[in-house]
Amino acid sequence: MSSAKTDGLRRQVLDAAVAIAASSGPDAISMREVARLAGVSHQAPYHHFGDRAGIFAAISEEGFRMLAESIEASTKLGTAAMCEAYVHFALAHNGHFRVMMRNDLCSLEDYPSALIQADRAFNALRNEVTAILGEDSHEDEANAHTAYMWSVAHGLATLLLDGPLLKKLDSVADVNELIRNVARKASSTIVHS
Amino acid sequence: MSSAKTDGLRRQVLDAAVAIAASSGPDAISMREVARLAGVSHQAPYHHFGDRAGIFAAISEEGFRMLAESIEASTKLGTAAMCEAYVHFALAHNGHFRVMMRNDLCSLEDYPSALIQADRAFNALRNEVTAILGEDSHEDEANAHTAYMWSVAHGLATLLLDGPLLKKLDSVADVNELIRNVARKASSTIVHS
DNA sequence: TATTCATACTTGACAGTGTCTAGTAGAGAA
DNA sequence: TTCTCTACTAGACACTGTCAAGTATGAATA
Repeated sequence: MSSAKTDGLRRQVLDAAVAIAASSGPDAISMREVARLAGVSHQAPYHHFGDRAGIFAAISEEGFRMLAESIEASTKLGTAAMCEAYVHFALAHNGHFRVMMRNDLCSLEDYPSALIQADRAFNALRNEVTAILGEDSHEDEANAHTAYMWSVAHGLATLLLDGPLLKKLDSVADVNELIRNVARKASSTIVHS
Repeated sequence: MSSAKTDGLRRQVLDAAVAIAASSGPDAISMREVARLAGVSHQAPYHHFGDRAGIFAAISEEGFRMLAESIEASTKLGTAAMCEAYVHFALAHNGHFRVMMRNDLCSLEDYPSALIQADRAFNALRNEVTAILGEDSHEDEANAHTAYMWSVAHGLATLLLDGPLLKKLDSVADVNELIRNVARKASSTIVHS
């Protein structure tokens, strides 16, 4: 039924780790606990991941791949849709997202395959921003707009996930409405020169 | 010379913990390490903080107090200045900031004195937004704008601190210029109705 | 002055952790 | 049969947070 059995221990450990990250945060992920959940010895996961950071790297790569696919798929719908896609990904895959954004757990530079996926997501957004600004726009301008869009999406996502924002704004009935609203505001700051 | 000696062990432990958080992240903070740095037994910090979460709570309260003061001081200068103040606080006090924004380390609800300071910062921003929108604006609208401003500031701050953003945008010569640019964009989305 | 008592610690122990080292069962190739 | 590689297991080590219990010191009280 689940992919855990067919893909072997590696998949089992990854699924267990993501589930723990989603419910209790990445710090609650323990080599011995995931081994226990998979019904193997406490050293078995080391064979597949090297060390604890290796698990975080594997989760990051998988997460950034999904995020990149999600953002790329929304490219044709404009920057607002991309912003929305970012936030919705964070909420839907918070187990992955929480790990991806903690580079004290594993720095992407040490795991090139994960870095490639992160670049895919970033480039999709920047390409779209550049296209809207026009070909003759300065690179600095494109970077500034990209940084802005990324900041809005990332800020809203992290604040919704475990920030004080959601509790404060309890009068905002519909979270999806808030996300759409914010994404629209953000994309309206980019205009063709 | 330093305030550590005069304020006693509590202050010494707090300073050591913040320094560790700034250099190696909050997870590197260990009860036994801070005790070692203060030259006391491994149980001494427990007398002042109860447990590990107590240290995080104390750092959070101190951090939110500083953040609130910084935002309140910039109130008169408008929303762009408040956004800038938020980001500059995060960069200048990243030891505090990293702890404050991790509510898996200690949830603010369990530490009312820290929550009060967080509320101060949030309310300062919302009051300013409300003032600009005008008295007859809907509460939902004010909340949406506040969420937007907060998202931009928080997103940029976290991305600059340990996100992949800074490395991507290496062609952005001046980080302060980027911050000013983003803050101005964000505040321009709020207009009196 | 003697006793009580809270503060601010110290010492010792326990279970849990990541990870190093060494060993083993099994499958496939020579 | 022997060799080698994969995928583990078993044991140990230093480290962690935290519980329990003991101790020194100063102030308040009788």
